[in-house]
Parts: sequence; C-alpha cells; structure tokens
Amino acid sequence: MMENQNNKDKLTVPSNSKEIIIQTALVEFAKYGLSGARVDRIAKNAKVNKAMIYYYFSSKENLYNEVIKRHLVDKIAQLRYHLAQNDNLKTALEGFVDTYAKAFGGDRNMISIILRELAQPDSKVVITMANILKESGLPEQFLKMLSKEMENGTIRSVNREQTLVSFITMNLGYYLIAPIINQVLNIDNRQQFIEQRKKAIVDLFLKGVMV
Amino acid sequence: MMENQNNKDKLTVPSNSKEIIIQTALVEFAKYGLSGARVDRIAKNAKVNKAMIYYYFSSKENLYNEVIKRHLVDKIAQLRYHLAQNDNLKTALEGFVDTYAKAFGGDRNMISIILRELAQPDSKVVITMANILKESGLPEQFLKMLSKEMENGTIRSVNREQTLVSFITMNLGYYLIAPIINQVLNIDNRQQFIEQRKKAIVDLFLKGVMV
Amino acid sequence: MMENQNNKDKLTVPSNSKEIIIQTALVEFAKYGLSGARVDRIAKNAKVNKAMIYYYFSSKENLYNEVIKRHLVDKIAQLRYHLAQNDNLKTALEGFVDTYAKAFGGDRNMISIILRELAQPDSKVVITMANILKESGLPEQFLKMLSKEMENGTIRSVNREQTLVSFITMNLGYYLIAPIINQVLNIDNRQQFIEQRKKAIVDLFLKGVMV
Amino acid sequence: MMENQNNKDKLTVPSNSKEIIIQTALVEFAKYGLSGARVDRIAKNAKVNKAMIYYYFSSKENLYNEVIKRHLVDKIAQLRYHLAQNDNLKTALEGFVDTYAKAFGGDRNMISIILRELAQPDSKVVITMANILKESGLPEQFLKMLSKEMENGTIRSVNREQTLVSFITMNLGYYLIAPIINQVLNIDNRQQFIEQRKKAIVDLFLKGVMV
DNA sequence: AATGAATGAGAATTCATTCAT
DNA sequence: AATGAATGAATTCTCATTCAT
Repeated sequence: MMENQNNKDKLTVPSNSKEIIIQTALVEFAKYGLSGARVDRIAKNAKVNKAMIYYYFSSKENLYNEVIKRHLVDKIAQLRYHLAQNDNLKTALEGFVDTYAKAFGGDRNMISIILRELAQPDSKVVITMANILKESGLPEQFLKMLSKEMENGTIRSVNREQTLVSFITMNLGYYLIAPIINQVLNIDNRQQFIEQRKKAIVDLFLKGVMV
Repeated sequence: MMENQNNKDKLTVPSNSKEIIIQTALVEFAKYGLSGARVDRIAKNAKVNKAMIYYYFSSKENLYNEVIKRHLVDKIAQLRYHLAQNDNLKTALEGFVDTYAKAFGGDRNMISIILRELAQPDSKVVITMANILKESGLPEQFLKMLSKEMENGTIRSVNREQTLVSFITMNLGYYLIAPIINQVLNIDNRQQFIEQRKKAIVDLFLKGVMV
Repeated sequence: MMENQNNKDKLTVPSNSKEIIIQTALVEFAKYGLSGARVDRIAKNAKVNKAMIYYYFSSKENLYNEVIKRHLVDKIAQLRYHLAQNDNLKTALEGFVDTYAKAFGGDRNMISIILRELAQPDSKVVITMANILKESGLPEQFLKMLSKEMENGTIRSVNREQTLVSFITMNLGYYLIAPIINQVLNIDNRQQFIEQRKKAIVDLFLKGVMV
Repeated sequence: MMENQNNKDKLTVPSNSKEIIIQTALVEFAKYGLSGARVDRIAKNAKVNKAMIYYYFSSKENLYNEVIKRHLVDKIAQLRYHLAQNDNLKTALEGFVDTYAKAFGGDRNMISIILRELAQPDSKVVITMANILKESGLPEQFLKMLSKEMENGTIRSVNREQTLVSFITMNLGYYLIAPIINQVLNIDNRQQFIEQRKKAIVDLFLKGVMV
C-alpha cells in the first residue's frame, strides 16, 4: 500500500533528467549541429551520466530528432495558436507578422537548427516541416484571403503564390539572416528593430497590393 | 582573371589536383558541413590521395576556408559586376533582383554553406561576409537611392533600413528556404518560378513604396 | 525430486521469478554464450526487473554457473537413471545409446553451452563435467564390461579405451555436429533419423567388436 | 623510373600487418569467441595500431569472417588434397582417417571456432561449412564407395547414411570432445593416442561393416 | 521483492593528421 | 607530387552492476 502510494507520488515527480537532456541538447545542436555536437558535452552540461542519454534516447541522432520534434511541435503550436482571425486584411496581416516575431524572434536555437537542415537538400526535417505547414492550412488560408480580397476589389490582381512567398520571406528572412543584417546596418537594439520591422512589413505589403 | 592567366601561362602545367579538391570539397562541405565533412570522402571523390589534401591545404579547416574564399569571392564579384546602373528606380531594382537570381538561383552549394554559417552565432565567415558587403557599398548605395527618390518625391516616406531589409529578404529569402517553399507550393518548374519571382518582387516593392 | 516437493509444499508460494530467470538465461547463454549474453535481454525476456537478477544471482557469471549446475545435474541424473542394467552386451549398449538420445536429442540448449565450453581450453565447466563423468563410474563400468566380454570370449581383443571413445563419439558426436550433418544429408525428419541412428550405432559397434 | 622500380620492389614485400592481424585474431577468437574477443587485445598482441584493424577489416565481425574464410579454406584444401585414392576399402579408410587427424589433430584454434559456431543454431559459418563439404563431393564419394562394396558383396548391407555419420563422428568426435576424453581417460600423450585412434577407427569400422 | 534511474569502466569505431618511401 | 600505411586522440555506444525508494 505504502509502496503504491509511493509510486503514485513518484509519478507526479518523474525523473527530470530526460527533460534536462533535451533542453541541453537543443543548445548543443544549435551551436554545433548534429555532427559537431558532442554527447560528452551534453552530458556534462546537463549534469547527467552520459549513459543516461543512451538510456533515454538510444543514440545521438535519435536525441536530435527528439529535440526537433519537441521544439518544432512547440513552434507549430505557437503558429496555430496565434493564427490570425480574419477580421480585415490589415489586422490579419498584423496577426501573422506578430506570430512570426513571437515564434522566431526570441529563442535563436531552433532557427540555427532549421538553418542547418535547410542546408541539406533532402533533409527529412525540412520535408516534415513543409508537410506540417501544408497540413496546418496556413498557406492555403493566406492564399484564400488574397483571392477573396481580389474578388472584393480590395486589392489589385497579383500572383498569389509569389505574394505569399514575398510575405513569408519578408517575415522569416530577417530572422534567418539577422547576423548579417545586424552587422551591416549596425543594429544594436534588436528588439526595437523587430518592432519596427513588424510595422514596416505590413506597411510595405499593404501598399504593395493595394489597387 | 590574372589568376587564370597565370595558370595558363605556366608551361610546366601543374597537376590540377588542387582545383579538383576545391570543387569536390565545396560539394562535401555543402552536404555535410565542416564538422560532418570527411577528408577521406573528399579524397575519394576527388580521386586523389588523402595526403595530397594535406600537402596542398594543411588541414581540413584550412581547406574549408579556401573553398569559401574562392566561391565567396566569385559570388561577390558577380554581385559587383552586375551592380545596377542607376538609370531609374525600376531598372535599378530589376538589376538587383537579377543579380540575386544569378548569384543564388543556380548552384546551391554556397547557399548551403552560408546557411550553416548563419546557424553559428559568431561565425567568422558571416562576419567576413557582412564586412565584404558593407565595404562593397551596395547597401549604402541602395539606401542613398531611396533617399534620393524620397527627396524627389518619387517614392513615399519610408523607413529606409527596413525597406532595404524587405528588399533583401524578398530576394535572398526565397533562395534560403526554397526547399520548404517548393514543397509547400508544389513547385516543380524552379526556373519558371524564379522568373516569376523576379517580376513579383519588383512589382510588389515598387507599388509598396510609391506615393 | 525432493526439490520439486519442497517447492510445492511451501504454502507461502515464493515468486517463481528465480526459476523463470534460470530458464530464460539458459536460452540466452545457449544462443550467445557467456560473454555474448545480455543481462538486459534476460530480464526483458523473463519479464523481471534487471535488478532482480542481481538480487538472486549477484552476477552474470554466477547466474551462468547456476544455469549450468541446474541443467548439467539434470543431464547427469538422466544418464545415471537410465544407466543400463548389465543383462547382456546388446541390451546394455541399447540402454546407453538410448540414454544419450534422451539426454542430448531433445533440448539443444545445453548442447550449445557445452559446445562453447569445449571451445575453451581450460574451461572449468569442462573439467567439472569430466570429473562428474569420471566419478559417475560410467566409463569405468563400460571398460569393465568390455574386459569381461573379452575374457568370456564374447568379443575380440580390442583397445578398450579407443573402443570406449568410439562408442561415445558415435553417440555424442552426432548431437554435436547435427547442424552440419542434417544439412549435408538433407535430413528433415530429425526424430526418425535419431531412431535409425540408435540402431545403427549398436549394430555397427556390436559387429565391430565381435570375434 | 626509380619510383616505378621502387613500387615494384614494394609489391614483393607488401605490408604484412594484415597477415599478422589475421593470425593474431585467430588465436583471440579461438580463445574468447567473437563477442569475447577484444580488438584492443588483438592490436596489442599483433603490435599494430588498433585503427589499422579497421583500416584493413572495417569491423570486428568482418575480421572474424576473414579469419574463418582464410583458415577454413586452408582446412578444406587439406581435406581435398589428402583425399583418399580408392584403391581398396581399407586404404581408402586409412586415407580418410589420416586426413581428419591432419586437419584437426594439430592446431586447435579452428576447432574452437567451429565449436562455438556449432553452438549457434543458424550460424552462417556452419551453413557455409556444410555447403563446402557437400560441394566437395566427399560425402557422396564415401556413400558411393559403400554402395559399390555392398554390390560387390565385400561388405554387408548397412544404412549408408548412418554408416557415414558413424565414421565421421568417430573421427571428428574425438577432436571435438578431446578436453573431456583426455581428462576422463587420463591421456597425457596426445599424439600417441591419436595414432592409436586412427588404427582403432579403421579396425572397428571395417569389422563392423564386414559380411 | 520490485522498480526505474544511475554509474563507471570499458569497447568498438572514427577520423584528422602524419610518415616513409 | 603521390601513395599506402600508420598514429593517437577522440567519440559514440555498451553493459555489468548498483542505488534509492
């Protein structure tokens, strides 16, 4: 009886080594990539015995996949959660822009991991990401919004796919090449720049598609 | 150019192993990154003895730097060479857009390498690239162009830096995340998409900044 | 037998994990040998917690010894039990042959373990087995039987040790190299082959030693 | 020119590390089995850098297979070479018996390896051995010899397969269980025992099959 | 008895780099 | 320039064993 109770108590406080490993590994993989990451270093930084990493994840590569799964799911969840309500075009765009900023403007670790994956032509992670995006319905929703506005005559006739890509790249693009941009333009107040960026994107885009 | 001439001049034609190694290494580094690249594999693919790589380049890291130097210099040269003449805003933009397409729309190897470098916060390569860009005067030139057009009243008053970033990301952004975009939008004719893209960028941008 | 009774008598039926572990370990050691066996796998197959194996057996090697002790004792017991009554030579031989078939024709696990032990020059298990055999009096009994028959003039004068070895190897030998024999001779009905074998051994041996 | 000559000279004295590794590994695998063998120990005993083992053999398992290939080929070659001429039954048998003694009475290393393989039900090595044996035609040749002699009336009617198995096990069997036999029968002069054994086998077998 | 987590000492394998020729 | 062999320091992964509860 006491044992059962103990077990139940334990369930509420499961060993958090696994979590610590995942968090530590995220940073390691972001810094060094899959091949450059060192299991030893992860273990040391996570303050766990190296064997525990194999106990929970069975291989470095698998740990990598788990890290991505975990954090990508988070990012996607954010995107979905902040999904703009389609009140009118402007507020919808502002919603999107804000969501990008929230998802990628903060923690740079996942950005690093994604960049490295983008470098591999047939990366499974990229394929998965694309599929998740597709299935999320977000791109379609954006395209439909454009169609509707064109029909309404609110915006001029544009190539919808290209317009979508323009919007995405204006948003995501900065987060990807931030290290270059920041240096070229001597940006020191990153947060302020992002706030300006959000406005500038909506501004340029809206004017750009208006009749 | 001078280099080419030198090579051709030499009567005692040196083995072109060095060149072959650089080309093979480019592909290897693009595929696997610096830490994932294998000297063995480069040697095998280049069909040279592994020791020769050390004979010519003394270390893997040095070979990597040589590869980047060589191909980045090429890219920068292209950017400078195609540098738009400032006839009027539209043709200038078209020139820029075309230059991006020429520089990054073809061989994806350097894109991969750059993506991986962008993933590292303090990448020396990124810093170098940023410096080269800065010193090239291209950003400044673009900003000045905007200033002039604003003064002329040709375009409306905009945040110049943000506008520059928007323009760059609309251009470069696609090449960076092409693997995702292509899959999400089911793009099979890449070349055609790029042609459309060039027009769409200029179109959206021009309308976007017009008074 | 006494052991079985004990187990059944105990009202506070102890968990039979120990037994299950021994049986599972037998299979594991037979398949992979001592060094190839995995405590994890034994635990998993026995459906017990790995630590329980150490609780009961304190080490892998000790578990191995327990397994051998248990099953070798069984085999020896069988050999003793079936020990032929020395009515006449033929029935005695038939008894022996039958005993071998019963001891080694069924479960191949102990055969595997013995084969691996035979592969080690100074295997303690082999030494123990030899001692048990020696002390069992079986070889001596066989040799005496031969002596008596030679005195009686029932069989011709032969080297008794070699004759013993011939008899043992004809019996045991098949069980040891069965995997090869079965394949070379395309034997599919193993049981039938063993029945034939029993007759053939007695037949060849008897004729072979007759005057 | 000088270089070419040098190269040719070198070809006559290729690095013998590979050979040394194979010989050392044979002993290691015989002693400890595949899973018990240590690459470190092989390297140390062979006095080569551990990495060289992977340079030549790419994995421990592959080294094991190469060792077996090499030495099994040797053994089979011996068996074929000593293949008895079918003058008459007795000399043929003597030839066989002698061949077994030559093949298995000397170096015990391969015996150990074979014993461990026999312990694994679906050992590829065992299957290969059986196939080689089959294809060698030896068993068939023996069976045919028995048939002919039965037709001639030289020997009595016997189950040919069983008779073959009896002959093989009388020969091979001793070499397999020598550690037990030697101890049970207090054999110290192994070589002398083998000489006696050769005679005893032929003697018992011949008498056993005679009309 | 029983469990999940943890540990530490290996053991296999890899790989950049160097050497001898 | 070129090659095959060699080296040594990692690096990933394994596994018997133990601990805390």
